[in-house]
Amino acid sequence: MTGLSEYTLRYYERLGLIDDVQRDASGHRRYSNKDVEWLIFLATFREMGMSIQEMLKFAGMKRSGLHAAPDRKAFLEAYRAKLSDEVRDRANVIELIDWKLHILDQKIASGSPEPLEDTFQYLIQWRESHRHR
Amino acid sequence: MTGLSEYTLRYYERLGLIDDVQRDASGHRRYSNKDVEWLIFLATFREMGMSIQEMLKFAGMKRSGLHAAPDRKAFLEAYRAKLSDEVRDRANVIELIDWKLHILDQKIASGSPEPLEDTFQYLIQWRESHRHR
DNA sequence: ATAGCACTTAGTGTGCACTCTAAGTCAAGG
DNA sequence: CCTTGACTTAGAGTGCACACTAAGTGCTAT
Repeated sequence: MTGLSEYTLRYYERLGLIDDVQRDASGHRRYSNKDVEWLIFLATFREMGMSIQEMLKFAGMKRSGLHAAPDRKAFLEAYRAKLSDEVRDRANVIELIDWKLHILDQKIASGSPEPLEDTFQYLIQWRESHRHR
Repeated sequence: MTGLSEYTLRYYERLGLIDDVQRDASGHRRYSNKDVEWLIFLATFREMGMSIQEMLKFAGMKRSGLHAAPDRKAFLEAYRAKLSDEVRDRANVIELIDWKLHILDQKIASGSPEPLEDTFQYLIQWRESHRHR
């Protein structure tokens, strides 16, 4: 349901990313809907490149209950902003790839491996104009 | 200029990601504009999560010259598609975060840590509707 | 009763991408 | 001449996030 392997589930539990997993009569883990919900969050964040350190912070806030809700909001908002940045970065790189594809087409058309434009200048300016962090 | 550390520059050279770096009289590397251009590509791809294995493939095609141009185009187009997918995934997760922020606001307003909605069902459906790969 | 299988634990191994160290070379400045 | 400092090399170390192993337990079916 979460996409996480059995190893990863136990690993996350060891690290403290998930608490109080119930056990059945023979000691096997029985994940509740709440557990699955939380694990889907973890898996989703992880797929988006969040480090385990970061997830531990969030897990800590969750553990602190409602009084940490403003912290949780701030955390989610910061992460939302990070994802927005990543969307923008990817859009910029797509732009770069389209330019590179255009250059490649030119090379194929001319049959010459030499670039017909000042690609260095273009690239430096692309970097400059999309500079951040 | 590339944002890569000295260690990483030499590491990439060892791996064969960059060839024929010129040396000055005392044996120190002197990177050409072409080198910098290529390294900016590598750094950009790396920042976008491309593995070194993948980059090596692309480096191999570059080495093969113009006759591999169609391969290079295909590679770039596939990578462009991957970035588009990532943009879409991030947009979906932003949607999820906004929902989570909404839930948090509800909890803060009600003063109760218990969710007022069936969050499990929402989450499962979110997963289902944005399923891929 | 025994085989088979899914689980349990603690601990170890793996792959990736750096990141650094040790030992050495070279050129410039005082 | 000697120090300083930026480079050179091959190789070792680091941190992350799992992925797996070994040894054992418990349930089920034959």
